[in-house]
Amino acid sequence: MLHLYNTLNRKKVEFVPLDEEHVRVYVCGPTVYDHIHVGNARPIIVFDVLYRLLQHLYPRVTYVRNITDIDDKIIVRAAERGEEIGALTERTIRQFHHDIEALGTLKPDIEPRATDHIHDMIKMINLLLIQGFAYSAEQHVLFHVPALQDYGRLSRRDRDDMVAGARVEVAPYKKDPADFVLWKPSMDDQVGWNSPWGRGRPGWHIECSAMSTKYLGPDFDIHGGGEDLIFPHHENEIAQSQCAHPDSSFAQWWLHNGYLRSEGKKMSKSLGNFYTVKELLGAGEREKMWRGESIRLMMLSTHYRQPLDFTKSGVDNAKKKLDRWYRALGDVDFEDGLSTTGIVEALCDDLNTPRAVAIMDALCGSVSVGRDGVLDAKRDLRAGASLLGLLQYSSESWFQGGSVSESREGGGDIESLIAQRLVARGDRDFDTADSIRQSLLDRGVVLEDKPDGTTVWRRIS
RNA sequence: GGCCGAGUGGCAGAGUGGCUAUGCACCGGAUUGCAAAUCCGUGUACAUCGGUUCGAUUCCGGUCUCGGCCUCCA
Repeated sequence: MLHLYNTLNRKKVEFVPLDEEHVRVYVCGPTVYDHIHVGNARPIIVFDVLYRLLQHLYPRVTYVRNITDIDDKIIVRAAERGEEIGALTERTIRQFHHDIEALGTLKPDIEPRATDHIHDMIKMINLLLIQGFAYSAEQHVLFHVPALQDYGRLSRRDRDDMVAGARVEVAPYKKDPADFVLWKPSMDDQVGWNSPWGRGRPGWHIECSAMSTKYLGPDFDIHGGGEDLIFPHHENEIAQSQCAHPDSSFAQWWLHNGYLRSEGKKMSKSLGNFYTVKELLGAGEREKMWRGESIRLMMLSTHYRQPLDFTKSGVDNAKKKLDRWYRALGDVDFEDGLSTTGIVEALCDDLNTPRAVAIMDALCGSVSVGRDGVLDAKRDLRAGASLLGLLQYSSESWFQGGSVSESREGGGDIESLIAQRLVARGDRDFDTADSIRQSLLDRGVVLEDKPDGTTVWRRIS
């Protein structure tokens, strides 16, 4: 039985989908003006695990994750670079897909882009105008917050307090200081679309309301995103959507992942202490493979609602753990089975991935010890890993997969050096044997002599 | 100022009203020509002050510290 923490009532309660046959999920995706950093990667990874779990539990799941490809940050960045907006967003989206693939994420079922849904947004804004929840002023269309009694339910904010604490000067055309923009005008040299209110572009929040409603209906199960989106983004989404469709209640469950810190400090551009996923992944396929899964495991080692301090040493730690798991798994080839361990149970407890990881460790231990049922333990290990989106490679490629530098120097002679060393050891010529070991080590290759007389190798970098 | 979250052993990080995970690191041992890997063993920690209780790290309250949000900024 799946239990999830719902931000709406700040409680962990049993998840009951609107339709047992079809679970529907929407997650806020990236604004594509720059490479994603680890802070962006967390919700991607966390909700990917949720997606995998839901697929395991329910016959059909539709997962929608949008791409925001029109936004003032994008406009500014494109102008700075003297680049077309479309070129910037396409390039960024390609890199985004490359990054998250390395992080082992499944593709969402639908990945709608804001610019493809301007018409849907205009329709929704019209619905709000007709019903009196919005008004137009000075070429803007604004949502009128006082028109909705229980505004602030998600973020638990009192409207009067918000107005009192506002730091930003209120635009003169707003009827109420809390009102927010649905549509705003574009200058002649700015990107814009024709609308009943003149040429302009959508406000920030409307795209998610329009696209989630379009693909999942006015009522759906889960809406996820980073904790920072609770206010104002998600609060305003709720307001818009519920008012546009008064008979529906929009998302039933609101899930939010916690913040990231970086190397013990607040992530900030001025400190320059945030890592992009791209730089962490490194250059070659091998680095990408190692780093991708290591970053993923590092993130899943902390519960998704807890704050997470992202450190490189934490990634190294995760790498070591993956080495251990891959070693236990070996190269045995078998069908994925259903996990009979507590991993599903742990994940059903509000995605308790740290507990799932601990169970993986225990399984790994029982494989290493070589108790009865080793094959079962391996199967469970594999099954658990696939729920977590880990151990997606073969052990051989994990340990021996070629690196860019290796292929450059054409190092296909590792096996023959090992054979030479085996001969030397047979002659008890340990000086020669050790010098071969050392020369391989200098190339980043570690040899392990097995009890049965064979020698295996793996790369350490 | 308002609202929200966090504070666990050297580190990371779960969890629980009493039996106190897990991993890494450290130390000791086994194994090994060396090494690597693996195995065995060793660690009663839960910010602080009160309260409730037979008993609290776990519940309640105060305090301290840290972090976040407070309208176009993920």
